[in-house]
Amino acid sequence: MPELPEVETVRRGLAPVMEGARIVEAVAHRGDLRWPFPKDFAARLKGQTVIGLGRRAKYLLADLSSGEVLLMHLGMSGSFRVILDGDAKTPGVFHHQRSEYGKHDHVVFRMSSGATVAFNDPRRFGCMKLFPRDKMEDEPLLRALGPEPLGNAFDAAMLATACAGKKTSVKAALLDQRIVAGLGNIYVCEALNRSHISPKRMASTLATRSGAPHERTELLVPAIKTVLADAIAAGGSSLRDHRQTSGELGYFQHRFRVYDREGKACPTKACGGTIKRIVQSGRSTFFCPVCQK
DNA sequence: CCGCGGGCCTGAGAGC
DNA sequence: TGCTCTCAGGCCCGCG
Repeated sequence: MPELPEVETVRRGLAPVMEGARIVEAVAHRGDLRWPFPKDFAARLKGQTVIGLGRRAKYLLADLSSGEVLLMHLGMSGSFRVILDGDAKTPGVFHHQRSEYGKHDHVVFRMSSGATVAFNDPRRFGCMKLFPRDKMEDEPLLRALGPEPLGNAFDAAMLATACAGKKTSVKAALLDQRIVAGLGNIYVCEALNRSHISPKRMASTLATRSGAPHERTELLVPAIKTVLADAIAAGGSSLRDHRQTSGELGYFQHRFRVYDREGKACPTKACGGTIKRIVQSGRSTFFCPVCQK
């Protein structure tokens, strides 16, 4: 499911019931997600207070009182849901919350706040990992990540520098988490349409010969920031798996301009183009060949 | 060093 | 109804 806006939506849903609360019990219903859990995984979580719940790129990071960090990634199909005391038995409304342990509820936390937090991930491309907070800089999953796209460090000059000399496509460059961390297939397609840049364009053309950002890069960066911020405000995009932790759907999918809209009219004013689907490095790209150059 | 394709999994939907 | 095929929001690894 999840790109940065979906992960941030999840973080905002979990923070009120996890931050400042103690993990009364942690249960792993199977021995692995993307990798096997260490044998003492649940024991290292039990009794810890969650000092804070942050996000880096598409990773959730829970700061624990033990001095460890619990890293969580949603993979393609992961979701969290929060079951408040009493909700589990409420019929109707949140039908997917009716049973406390559904299929693919692989990890469950019981919090001292009274909430139960369940991680569900049918495809198991997600992961959880514990590492010491003072070794954060050495954590291989985080070490090579580029800047946060919503942060000040991500600007046109930085992106131009990172892409200068890159022979790959703009699409592939923006998906590369080492260049900018948090974008995925949907929001790259959407940001490129909004800034009228072809996904097939060489990444190197985001910089001018002198290395300064090209004019199009000055449009691309704010397009990325805006689409991400708007998607967060909408609770993310729900295609198949993503839900807010309350069980509500996100609704940014209704504002897609190109993603999964092959054959439909490009929404750019006075464009008149038709959205096309191509495959780039094995993944669908949606774009308008008329207004994206 | 870099870019690409395959693989990891399950489930939904289309087509027959 | 049910089978088979394709595709899916991510990321790691090995290959050339």
